[in-house]
Amino acid sequence: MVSINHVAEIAGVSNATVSRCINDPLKVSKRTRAKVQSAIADTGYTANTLARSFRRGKTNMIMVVIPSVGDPFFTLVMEGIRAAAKRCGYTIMINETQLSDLNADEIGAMMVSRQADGIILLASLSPFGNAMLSGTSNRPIPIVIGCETVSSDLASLPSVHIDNVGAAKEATEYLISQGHRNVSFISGPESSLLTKDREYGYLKGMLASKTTSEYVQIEDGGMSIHGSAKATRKLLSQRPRPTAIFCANDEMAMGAIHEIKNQGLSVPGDISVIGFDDIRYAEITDPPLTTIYQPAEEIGERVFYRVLRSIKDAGVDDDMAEIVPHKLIIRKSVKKFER
Amino acid sequence: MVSINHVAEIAGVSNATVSRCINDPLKVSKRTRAKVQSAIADTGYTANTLARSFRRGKTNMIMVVIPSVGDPFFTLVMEGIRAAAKRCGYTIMINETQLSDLNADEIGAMMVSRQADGIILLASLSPFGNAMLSGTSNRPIPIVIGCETVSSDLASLPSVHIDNVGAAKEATEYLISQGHRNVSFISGPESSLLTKDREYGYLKGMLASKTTSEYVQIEDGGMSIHGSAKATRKLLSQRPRPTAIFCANDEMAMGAIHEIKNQGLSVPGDISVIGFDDIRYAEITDPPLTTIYQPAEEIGERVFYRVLRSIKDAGVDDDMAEIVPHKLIIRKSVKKFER
DNA sequence: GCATAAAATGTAATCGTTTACATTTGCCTA
DNA sequence: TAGGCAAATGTAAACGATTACATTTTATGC
Repeated sequence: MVSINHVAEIAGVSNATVSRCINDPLKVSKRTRAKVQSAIADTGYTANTLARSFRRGKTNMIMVVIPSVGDPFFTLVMEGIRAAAKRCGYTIMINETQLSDLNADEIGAMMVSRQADGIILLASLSPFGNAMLSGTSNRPIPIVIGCETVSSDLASLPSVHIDNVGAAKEATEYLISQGHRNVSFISGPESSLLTKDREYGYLKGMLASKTTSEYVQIEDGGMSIHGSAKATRKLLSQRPRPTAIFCANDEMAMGAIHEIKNQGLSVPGDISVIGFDDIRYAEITDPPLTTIYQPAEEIGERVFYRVLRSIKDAGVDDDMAEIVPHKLIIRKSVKKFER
Repeated sequence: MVSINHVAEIAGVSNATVSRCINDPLKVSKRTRAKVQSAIADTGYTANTLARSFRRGKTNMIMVVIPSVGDPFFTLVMEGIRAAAKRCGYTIMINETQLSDLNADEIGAMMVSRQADGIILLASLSPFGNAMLSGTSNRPIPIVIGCETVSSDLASLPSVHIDNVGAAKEATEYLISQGHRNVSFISGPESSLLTKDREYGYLKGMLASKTTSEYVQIEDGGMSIHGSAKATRKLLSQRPRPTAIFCANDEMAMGAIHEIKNQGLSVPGDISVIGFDDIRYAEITDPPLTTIYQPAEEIGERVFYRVLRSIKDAGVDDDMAEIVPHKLIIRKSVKKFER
């Protein structure tokens, strides 16, 4: 492999000059610059990124921890991160993490080993992992949380997300405003704080009045289509049957709609469904899905710049949550309930 | 940051011994090993991956180039790659690439800069990019192509994929066997060779008999839901109208179904639809989608091991295509056509 | 043409590991 | 106990870039 010394030799200059030529061209005279450039062209030299990163102590990489690469919502957030990262000359590394402690360890290792200059967590962490990240002292590189909230009893990390509780409450209230009283909720796994927040919002909405508070029903849909279908089956077998189902994300709403139809019922004729996230499939489900929109790309962008700021200016003690607005998108999967 | 020398000093040994303790513990006596290990524990030392990779000349990272992080099919392939990579102690880096030449350059830079030990391309490359990769001489790290084929006029790279032409022909023949004559095809962008192969398979199927060959109709759906909806609108306005639409991937099939229903027609009552890939949404579309199944995770796994083999044994001149089996999955989106 | 400052270039140390080679230690046997 | 061999450890040189500092060259003004 051709190194900088090689180039230097051919150009008849020192390696320092070649280095300057690459990183700060104005510091070298026009004449030598030309020589060096032609030597680079001749040899086909490219800087060894490894050596450079090692020496500089930074990689210009950001690691993004994501619960599932296939999730259409997180994918959109990623898109925002990617775009911003590209503008700033950063590369992103994706680390898919199924929320286990083992992986929290991995993240810790990554942090310490400095393979990335910063970390974006789109995943929730188990309490253990969370604890690990909480101390500032052993947190050598900046971490920002996107979409998720962090449990408040632990030292908080900077984050960017919508008001999940408020949004879920809003969705629930919308169903109630449409005359629904029997509203069920399909949640995600225990480990996902994000889902818990939405569940809490649902509860807040339901418990506000006596009429609705008696029908609080929650099933775990495991954040997957199949899990949600199963949860829906269970809900539909209850008496009194729900007239509306609120799902903690759109993909589960898709599973719910599928199952409801499977049972020979109609959406929204018999059962109304509302989702969360507004993924790209939401507008082509049948019926099109009423859901909560999150500015996914904007979240991604903001979260990236947040990390970047911490990288550039390590001193900034910035652990505030940044709340971005959400919006209820009304499509066709919810119908006024009249008895 | 605590370095290996630090640890060495505390343990009262040389840094070489510490290094051996980490990388080849059997080479060091039990007694010193204990000393070193406690020193590591005390200091909280973790090896600087950057320095290590630099010195070793390898990163234990594989870069995966993917056309779109959000694509449910490629996501599954990724899953296979990830699982295999994890087993072998490799980390994967995802690089989303929109098939532009600019990005081909980036890939080249990555190759040369050795940030990754190998590259998996799940994307097609423009002819330019392809040319760049074709010479063995300037290909310092192994590259394997997954899912895609490579244009045959250029030096071929090793690859793992299904028989796209054959599978598409099979899908077309299935439609014809169900009595359809007016079968249209919604393809992807010009740049995607994969799509072109499927288009070719469609043509092969259609041109086989005079009855069908007169109704060859292709629209570009841009591999997106919206693009496909638009293409479908155009196809439906043609006379004679197609009785079946074959889409180059499932997501476009979802868009097609949505548009067909939008026009007040039914699937498969009025128009049959067939997809490609068998993504996880295929079984919950309404009606469930008949499609071609690809063993996505297996492709991912195989493609990874292929790269790994090339990394371990650079000499192996292995540029064969590895063909994995596909399967037509019959669900409910195709109906016998009777006139 | 000379003094001086500014610009350009070179020299060499450095980042943290790994590893070939040299040295020491420990052990066994004659 | 000396000799010899293997095992354990140490020494120091890499890897390829960057950069503080030293040195040389060039430009400027008189």
